[in-house]
Amino acid sequence: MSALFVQASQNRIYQDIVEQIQSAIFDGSMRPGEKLPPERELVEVFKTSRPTLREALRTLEQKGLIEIRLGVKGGAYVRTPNSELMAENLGMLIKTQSVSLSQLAEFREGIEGIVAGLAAERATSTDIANLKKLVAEAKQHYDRNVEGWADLVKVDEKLHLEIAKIAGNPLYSFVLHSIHLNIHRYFSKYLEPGKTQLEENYQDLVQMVSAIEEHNSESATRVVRDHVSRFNKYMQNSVR
Amino acid sequence: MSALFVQASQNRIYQDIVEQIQSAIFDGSMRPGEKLPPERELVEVFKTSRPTLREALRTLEQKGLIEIRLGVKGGAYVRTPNSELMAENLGMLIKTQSVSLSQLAEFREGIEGIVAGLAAERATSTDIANLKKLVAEAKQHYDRNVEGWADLVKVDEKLHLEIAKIAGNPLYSFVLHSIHLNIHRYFSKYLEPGKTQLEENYQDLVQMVSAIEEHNSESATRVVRDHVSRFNKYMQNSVR
DNA sequence: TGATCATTATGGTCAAACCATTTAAATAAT
DNA sequence: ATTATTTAAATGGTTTGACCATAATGATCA
Repeated sequence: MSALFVQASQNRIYQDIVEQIQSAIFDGSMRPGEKLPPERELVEVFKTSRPTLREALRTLEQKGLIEIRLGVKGGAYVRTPNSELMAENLGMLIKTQSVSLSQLAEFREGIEGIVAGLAAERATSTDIANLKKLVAEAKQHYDRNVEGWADLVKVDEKLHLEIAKIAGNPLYSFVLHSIHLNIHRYFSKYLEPGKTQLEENYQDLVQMVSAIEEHNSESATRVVRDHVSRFNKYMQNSVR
Repeated sequence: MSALFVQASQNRIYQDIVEQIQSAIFDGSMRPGEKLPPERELVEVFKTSRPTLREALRTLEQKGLIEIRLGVKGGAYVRTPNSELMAENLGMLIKTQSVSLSQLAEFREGIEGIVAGLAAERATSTDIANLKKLVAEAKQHYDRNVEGWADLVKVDEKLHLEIAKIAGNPLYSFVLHSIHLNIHRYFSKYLEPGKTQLEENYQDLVQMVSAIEEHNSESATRVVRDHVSRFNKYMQNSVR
């Protein structure tokens, strides 16, 4: 472990430390779940002071590369990358008004369309069985009428993420998850729907899965885009 | 200014500080270009110590919200959001092998397709004039044969980003820029092309712009996807 | 046996000093 | 006067060493 790092050099020390630890993570010397040595030891390895070392750790934490836990057995643990950072990033673009909500919605429409197209090309019979299970779940909530709305929306989201998984490109999953997190931050899932929305939504799901089952890529894209588009319009009409 | 913030409270002080400054930026109290007070003053405002305050500043810096400059006239300046963070984020997904390069390429193909479709719907005559200017530029490099390859690639990229701008959704511009930054980190722009590549590439650009000029969304999507796909294949064959 | 308490490893915070960089002002040289 | 050089001042960068807070573990007690 100690041999992995060398004494910090040059101008901004904390940056040098960030880069060294980062490299160790990128090249696989440090793997997710592993713990870095305690601060007081790292200070000796890098020949620096605790405040400076801590600036480096804070930076790595914010980059999503490590997670710092308290108490005995605490310390800096290497993390598995996830969509959290991307979601935060997206959130900041919205909060700084660099991107509007309707632009986020439009983006989602495009992404979901592509994803559905890929899923239609790549779905295995197992994948389709899983999707049908979700549709069956959705039907149960749909049959409960308006009371089932919130649950229906949840299954709807699960379905979208499952489709992204079938598409087989984790980048789409990351991006889609980030989008959903941000959209839900602004639109409540518990809006009162009309009977029409319920019906439309459920039918959309059925059609989506059919198109994927038929491996009809273009149809899947179209159906999903329309579905997302309708959902977006409904949400934007109920903007708080 | 001082009245904007209140004394830091609760558990992790640095986080409280991050949130307060972040909120000030999000709600517009602090705008891009503005300077935060010097560290020694902030320490008094937040009733904390310099090391703790600096952990907060480092976090904000990594979030891309502030930029810290040295010397007199130095300090923490509020930044304008850009695609840098997203690009870094993407880069980390690649470096941690959460996403492969070919998956990034596939993602690009999808995004560029959508973007071209939107651009075809929304391009004004001014937009089209700008695109044609770029195509003319490309032609000059194309006419220089193999010597013009590197420049042709540069114009190609400019064209793609211009199309994203025409699409009118900054999210696509951010994402596309991030993708390009990362792809170029791995594939040199200065690979030796064959006469065929030059020809195909130039013809692609011409067709892209034609489809957009005709406001033919579907055709624009198809042409651009094929173009990007061909480019990806060429790059991947020359992977270092 | 189970609850309570003390111990200990580890991160979190603080205080005060000094170093490094950059700009701007003052001064000297032409 | 103009230009080059030096000096001063403002600000971030770093260090040292101490003490506080949290949480897991084992010891103690009811």
